Amino acid sequence: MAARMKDIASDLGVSLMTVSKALRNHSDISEVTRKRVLKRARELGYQPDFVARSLAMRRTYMVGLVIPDLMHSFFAEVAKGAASRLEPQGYQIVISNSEENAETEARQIAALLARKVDGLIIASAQPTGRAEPFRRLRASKAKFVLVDRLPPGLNAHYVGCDDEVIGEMATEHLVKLGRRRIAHLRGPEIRTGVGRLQGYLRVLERRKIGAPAQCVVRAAASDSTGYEAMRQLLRVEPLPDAVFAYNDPVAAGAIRATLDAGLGVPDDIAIIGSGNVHYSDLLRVPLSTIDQNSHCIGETAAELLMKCIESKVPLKPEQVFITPRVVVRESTRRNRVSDD
Amino acid sequence: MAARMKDIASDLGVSLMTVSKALRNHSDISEVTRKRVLKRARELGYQPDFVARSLAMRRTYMVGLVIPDLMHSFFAEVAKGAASRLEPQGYQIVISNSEENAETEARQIAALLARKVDGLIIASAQPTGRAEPFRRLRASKAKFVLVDRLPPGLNAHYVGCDDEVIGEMATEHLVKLGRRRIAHLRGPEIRTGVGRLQGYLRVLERRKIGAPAQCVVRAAASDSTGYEAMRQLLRVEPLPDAVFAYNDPVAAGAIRATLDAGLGVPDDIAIIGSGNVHYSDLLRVPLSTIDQNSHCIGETAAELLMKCIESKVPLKPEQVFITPRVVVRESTRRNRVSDD
DNA sequence: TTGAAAGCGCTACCAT
DNA sequence: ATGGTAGCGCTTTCAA
Repeated sequence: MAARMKDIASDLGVSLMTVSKALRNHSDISEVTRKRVLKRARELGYQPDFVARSLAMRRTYMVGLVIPDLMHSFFAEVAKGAASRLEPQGYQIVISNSEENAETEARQIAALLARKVDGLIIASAQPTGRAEPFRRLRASKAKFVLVDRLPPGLNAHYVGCDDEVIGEMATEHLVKLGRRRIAHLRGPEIRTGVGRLQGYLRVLERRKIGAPAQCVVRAAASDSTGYEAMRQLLRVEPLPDAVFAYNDPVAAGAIRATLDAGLGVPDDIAIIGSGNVHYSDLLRVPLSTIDQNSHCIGETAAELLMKCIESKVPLKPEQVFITPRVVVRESTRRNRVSDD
Repeated sequence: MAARMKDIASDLGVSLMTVSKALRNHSDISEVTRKRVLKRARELGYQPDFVARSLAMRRTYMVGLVIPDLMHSFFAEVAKGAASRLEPQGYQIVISNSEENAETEARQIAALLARKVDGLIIASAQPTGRAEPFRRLRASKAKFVLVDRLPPGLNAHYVGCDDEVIGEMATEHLVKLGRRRIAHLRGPEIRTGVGRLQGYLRVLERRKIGAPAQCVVRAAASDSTGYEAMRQLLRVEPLPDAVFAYNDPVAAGAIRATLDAGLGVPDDIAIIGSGNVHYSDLLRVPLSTIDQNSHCIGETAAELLMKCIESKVPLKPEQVFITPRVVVRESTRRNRVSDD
């Protein structure tokens, strides 16, 4: 069927080894022989068999990527970023979707290891950020890099965004616009939600800006909860003049609620989200947001993982924080009619 | 390091073969022996080595998925649909991103075949839909299923949506709303663009509704071109009362242009898109659309591919057309003030 | 510069 | 019911 080294060897009357070395440009093969081998290989359409090579070399050049949801553009972009570094180096990416389920995640990781991937990049779906599965993983000598979510107390390779910095950046941006009654539509009780809230509070404190308790309203992570939360916020007196929303869907819901109430964005209320999901500039009012630099997270994780794979000794766990950046669009444009 | 069958065998004083058969529940192993083997395997944390197994069985249980863009939610959903069928059967998915580039695509396919994937699911990025690469692929006995795009004149396994049906469905929906001046923001000169246009024209003809030439305006595939195209359409007399847009981004742009002109959606102009990208209900006016059932496309392609892989003889190429469905949201709601 | 031998961890086939 | 032999296609090691 498909051509093998053995075929090339017998065609040319040389040994298998000569072919193997010639194909890999091993130095101790005469130029003449190498040329002959390469020529015959091309004629036969020879393609090396990675499975056999993997077995012999104990190296598959495959990297597993475990993410909670491919549909979420954040993870899709992490995947793209990782691929952009891995593929040029000859690695293939094997993607597993854990569906935000910790057990599925564990199964997927086991399956990938059984396939002998050289390493793993994992955006863990462990709900409360359980560290124990990853301690065991490290004990098993598997190479892996966590992205986005780092279970507290775990010393492992990690690349992600600092959520407090996200909260600070967004809030700071609103302050710089001249807004002083800044509200927050906060997210769920997980690391990202809490972190962003902390960042928000810290800036208000630093800037000596009051934050009445009713100015922090809980939303989940969807646009419908954003809509409801914003309606609640619109009943607060005095009305906030700016809102930092937990993420972009929440912000989108908030924009709709504001417009429905007959108010202007950003004239009456400026709104900023987080995540820079790719529809952000398709909304009726294009949405300012904090970009988590997910492509860069993927790239960095890939680099880090390759270092781990190539290294003979286990590397000391390294945590890399990628700096997010503000993306200014219409929803926080500085264009109030009367700017006090 | 990791436990092998050999280890279990020597621990138990049985042969390697006994272990191999016991682990695979081969019938001719005594219950007692099997229990002992299984027990020891568990103790040692034995995990079968897929690489070795693949080499011996000539079967990797990996399926390659080649798509033009992971970030596009259509393809991400196809991937999810395929995974939902493949993973329960023990297959792993290896994803390759061709970046809408035909050469990259060819390289990726070659790389996946070198890794001896059992089959491929391909959303081809061949620009003009060149069939030749796939004829060669078929000649090489590789099993593959094309999705979304089928090069004309190619007889291969295929799963996708009929674009003419999409055009018909969208237009028919607008007709049923009572609209009679129906415009079309058409897409590029590729299969999808042309097919949807054909479907649109066919319904107008069947329904004996006139379609002045200026009522078909060319947009590319983005929201900015949709915005521009719609502005052009708004200068047509008499004004259209409904628009079928090539895809959702174009429709989103069209909505913005319409609102900016001081007109109401759907009161003055009803607008429908296609693709059901997941932000469609986050727009200022939630967008009606044609859902291409991408999850189902992925599932069906996976099923078809597994049939090909399992079959000893090459199966006769089969083309499956998935029925799209109308998703009605605000942008085509039947709520005109005066309905004639 | 070339090649023979051994082995990677597993399975298929055929004896016993 | 159990096990020996012979691979799968490649690489590593060492000898010629």
